[in-house]
Amino acid sequence: MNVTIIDVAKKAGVSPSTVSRVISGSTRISAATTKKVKIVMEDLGYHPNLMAKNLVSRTTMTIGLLLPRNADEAFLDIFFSEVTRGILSKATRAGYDLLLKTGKSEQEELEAVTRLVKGRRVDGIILLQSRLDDTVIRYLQQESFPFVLIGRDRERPDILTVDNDNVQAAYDVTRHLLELGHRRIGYASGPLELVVSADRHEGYRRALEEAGIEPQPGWFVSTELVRADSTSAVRALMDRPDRPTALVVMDDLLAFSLLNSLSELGYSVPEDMAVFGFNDNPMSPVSSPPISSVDIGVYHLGLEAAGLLLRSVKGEQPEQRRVIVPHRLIPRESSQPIKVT
Amino acid sequence: MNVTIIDVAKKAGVSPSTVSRVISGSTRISAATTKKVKIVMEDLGYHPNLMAKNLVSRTTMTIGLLLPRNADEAFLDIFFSEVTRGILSKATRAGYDLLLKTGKSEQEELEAVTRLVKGRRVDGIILLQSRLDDTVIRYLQQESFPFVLIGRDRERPDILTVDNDNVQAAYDVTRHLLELGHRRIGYASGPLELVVSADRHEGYRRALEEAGIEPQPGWFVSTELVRADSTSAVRALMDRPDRPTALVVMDDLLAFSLLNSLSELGYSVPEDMAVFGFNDNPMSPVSSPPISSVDIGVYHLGLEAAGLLLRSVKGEQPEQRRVIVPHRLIPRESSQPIKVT
DNA sequence: CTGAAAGCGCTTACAG
DNA sequence: CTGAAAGCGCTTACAG
Repeated sequence: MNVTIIDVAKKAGVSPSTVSRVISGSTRISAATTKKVKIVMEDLGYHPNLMAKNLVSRTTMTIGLLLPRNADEAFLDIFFSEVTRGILSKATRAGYDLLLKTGKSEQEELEAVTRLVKGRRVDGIILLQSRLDDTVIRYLQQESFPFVLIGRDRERPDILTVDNDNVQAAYDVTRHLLELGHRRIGYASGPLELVVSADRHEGYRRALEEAGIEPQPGWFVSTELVRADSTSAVRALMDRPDRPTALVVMDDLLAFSLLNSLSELGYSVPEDMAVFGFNDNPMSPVSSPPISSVDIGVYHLGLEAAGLLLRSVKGEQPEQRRVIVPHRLIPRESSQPIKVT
Repeated sequence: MNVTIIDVAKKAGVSPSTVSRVISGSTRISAATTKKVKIVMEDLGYHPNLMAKNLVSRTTMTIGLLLPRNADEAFLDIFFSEVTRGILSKATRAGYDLLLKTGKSEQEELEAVTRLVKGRRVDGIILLQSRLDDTVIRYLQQESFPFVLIGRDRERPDILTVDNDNVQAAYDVTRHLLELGHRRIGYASGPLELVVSADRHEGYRRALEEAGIEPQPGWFVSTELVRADSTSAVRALMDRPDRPTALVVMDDLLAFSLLNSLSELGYSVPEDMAVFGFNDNPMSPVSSPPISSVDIGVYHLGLEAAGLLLRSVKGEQPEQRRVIVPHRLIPRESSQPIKVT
């Protein structure tokens, strides 16, 4: 059997309550007693049973991270590793553990979260995406369970979130391409149900319109089409008489697909098509050509999210409910001034 | 207050024991009672408190993964993401959760593991490295706590491990370079205290000696030197009259450093130096030149480790205590036949 | 097939 | 400053 608080109490000649108080560092315990108990704990190699502790104190010193993917797909995208790294870093420093959960559908996610909440397995939860009318978020809100969303929820501006200013970032990228002389600028989108896709599209649209350019529907490429058949999608785009000379691409991984297809069809980047991606994948600087991208500070998104959550868990009122992590444009060879043709 | 097993029992007109049995799917419960209780659970939105359950059943349905890094450095190397992906995939399918722990020194690791074990926070632990006379492993063994090591422990062949045949893999790589006509083949090592470094060096040495070549100490580059000043290390290597024409490099990340320094010093790969790495980093195929590497199946290492651990946790005797994950050489442009000079 | 009772290992008012 | 007692929400022999 493992050594319990009772064993320590007996050997130290005090009550279990006293031992408990020594462990929790409670005041109002004499220095002599504290010392005596600590020696006995050391002697016996005592470590508290955290399950028992959690049960009665209703706190776990653990935060849960919900990965909105199938278990074998989580961490395929470096976004997940980087955000986990940020969360882990902050949580560890604060003495919290990290529990990983996955869910490949809204239903699965809701189930996972319900088990975490009702099972009292964690003190708070970090979410990595929000859908329109997200049932997971609704559930957490209704249970008043501490959580932070990395991203933005359009319908509930009051929840705790950490996000980039994605509208501004896409605006900046589009402006950058405009300044390079491009006029026909296309947009390659991520999944349409995600707010981040809508936000970046919005920034793109705004920059073009400010420049007096009407974004053409034919300049829009969806990730679904690319995933199904990247080459066909690219061919359809390039066969247009008004084909774009530059593309704003929502994710570098998507940009890699597009580059492959462009090259397959005999086009070269940046000569025939300038490309500017997002999320600054580690492969972007070493790809040929190196891909221009936006560093969105994924590690910092995780760090800030964990910080915000921990404050919320401790019942502190955070000074701001929406944290914005700054972005940074990194132009590389894939986005060059337009050729004079 | 949350709804407990007692609330369910009252409303269903049975005892808490019976509700407990229904939850655990115990036999010897009448179909009628089972149905009645299940309806009430649904009605009340009952979910068991896992802390209470864990406390009495002494099982957590959670496995711990110990990342031998500082929290903010874990997941910087894709090896960690990939192995986590494998573990998560297997664990999730088996209904287990994953708890992440970090430790930047042996002392920290031991502390983290002690807390997990004594605190009864997890049912088993996965380790990602072993040192000589590893105190963490010794502790787990002495506590008879279920654990699996990804890697190999020279002193304790009896523990559960999942590993590549690293001696063979390095042997294969060296043979490959020999067949390309190289005779003076160097070796760039990882941290010397790791078994994997020693194993790969052993395979390299063996292949050379079989070919009647004496590996020169001057052909050996250590990761510590490279990390301190990659360019000096490479210059020292290249200034030798008997400088190597090919390098076996223990990790693609190390290979990237070496490539940079070689290029800085005006040498080109593979013309002046063939390079063959390990671990098949996602950047290796897209780097210029694409780097030859060994795919060691990191995802499968994680998958197998979790599988082995889960069997051990359930008290099953695994048919084999050492699982070997196969490796695969992927020659790319960085390793070409030797130039006839 | 089902229930009463004891117990898992802690914490926390309450009382002194 | 310290202790006795109750309780956190479950499970599991034991008995019938």
